[in-house]
Amino acid sequence: MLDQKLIRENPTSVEENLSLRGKVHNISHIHELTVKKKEIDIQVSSLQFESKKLSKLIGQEISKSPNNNSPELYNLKRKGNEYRTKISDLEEQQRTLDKQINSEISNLPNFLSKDAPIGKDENNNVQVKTWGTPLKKQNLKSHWEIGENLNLFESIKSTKISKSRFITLIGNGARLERALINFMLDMHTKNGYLELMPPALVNSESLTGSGQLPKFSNESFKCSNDDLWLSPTAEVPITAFHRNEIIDFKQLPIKYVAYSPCFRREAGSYGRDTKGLIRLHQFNKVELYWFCDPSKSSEAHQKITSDAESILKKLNLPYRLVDICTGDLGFSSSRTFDLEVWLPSSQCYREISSCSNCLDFQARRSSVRTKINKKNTYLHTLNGSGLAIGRTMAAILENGQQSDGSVKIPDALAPYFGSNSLKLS
RNA sequence: GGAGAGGUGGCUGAGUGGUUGAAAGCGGCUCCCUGCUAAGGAGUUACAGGAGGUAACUUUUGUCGAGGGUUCGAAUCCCUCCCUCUCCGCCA
Repeated sequence: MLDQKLIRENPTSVEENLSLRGKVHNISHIHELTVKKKEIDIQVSSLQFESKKLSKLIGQEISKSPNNNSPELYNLKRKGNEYRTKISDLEEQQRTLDKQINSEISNLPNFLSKDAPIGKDENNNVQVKTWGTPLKKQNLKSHWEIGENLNLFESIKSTKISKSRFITLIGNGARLERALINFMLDMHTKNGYLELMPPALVNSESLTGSGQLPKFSNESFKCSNDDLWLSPTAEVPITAFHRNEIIDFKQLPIKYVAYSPCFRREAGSYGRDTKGLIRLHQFNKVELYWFCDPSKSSEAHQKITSDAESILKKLNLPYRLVDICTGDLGFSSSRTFDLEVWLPSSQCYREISSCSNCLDFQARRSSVRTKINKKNTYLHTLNGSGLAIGRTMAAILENGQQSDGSVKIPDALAPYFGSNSLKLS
């Protein structure tokens, strides 16, 4: 959520910033509404002041002479009645304006960082660095072929259970998934993150707080009988965990790591990544999340990204770091670094983590603040995958494949998996 | 799902129409006394928003679960919703 005051006082700068996302955002209408609301706020305030004075006066008169029926008293009451009519009329206008302003502002995306590369779409994203040597050989198998050969997961049967884009992990596949979750959680908790295991169902307010609603209701699954949705990412419940709180400044930064299943409708992605573990309606993810001092979010962004990177390094998976351009940035983010892992079968890098600095966008929507110099100030929030489990498994299968059909398990993961090699069992 | 009880400041807990943002206690803060410890005394202490000021601060509005309503005036009366707790049922 953008700052209403800023829209009221400096609408052009807001428009300029948002237009870098590649779409024209005309905010003149919201601007008008905020100005109008401000005027009414001031009127209401002063009318309430007068009316309150009058009520006190009437109270005093009545307590002096309890059976007072004088015309003076009657007139005072009539005057009070006039105040009330005026005030409730203005309050009605306030409510209407509030609703309009809120619904329009909550559809506006976050400000862009001035450091984000300017560009139209994903083709303008900037590769910052690469790590490791991408595996480039002939006759490499895809992870779904490996999965089928080693009997690690099953897609076809899963459509019976649910529908397409769901998967059932089997035997060593399930074991590997579990090992990855534990490995990542252990790494991050040792590194100063507090582990959370939040609810998988979240209410509308939570989704609004982190920016998925109202605009992207199509992208999450909704429970029809309740005001509950299947959480698309742990970012949602973690943001909501501190909704309407004022956090002690000394506690900052608060760093959480959470494993959660994630549910996404993937509307509009028909035909893309239909095989394997890349794009599913349900997947597991270990998420990193910071609540931090607003003056330090830029450093925090570097840190959360390198914390996510550390997992890829430990697993010895080649990857690159990409600075997402303005036209490709997510709704809530002001700047995002994607980590993309090398997938040998398709000879390309695929997103495995997205690390975003949301500034005070989510904190304002969720009202998460801290006191700085006695003033309540919205915190900054950052989130990053550390990492997406299914895609990590895909990367391990493809990068670790051996000529005999087995898969080498990265050394760091072997103790969790219970073996350094994955064979048909 | 059935029955009942309840939501008041950091906490406990009074308060059924009037100058009440709210008694009392606990806790917190400041000072005094006591050579340690324990105890005692005085004072102070809700939150959020707006306006003005570099600032200390001043001023104003709102807030007793949320939202409406009645009234000159609502924590208190009416309506709607949400949540919590207890018992029973069901369940991991």
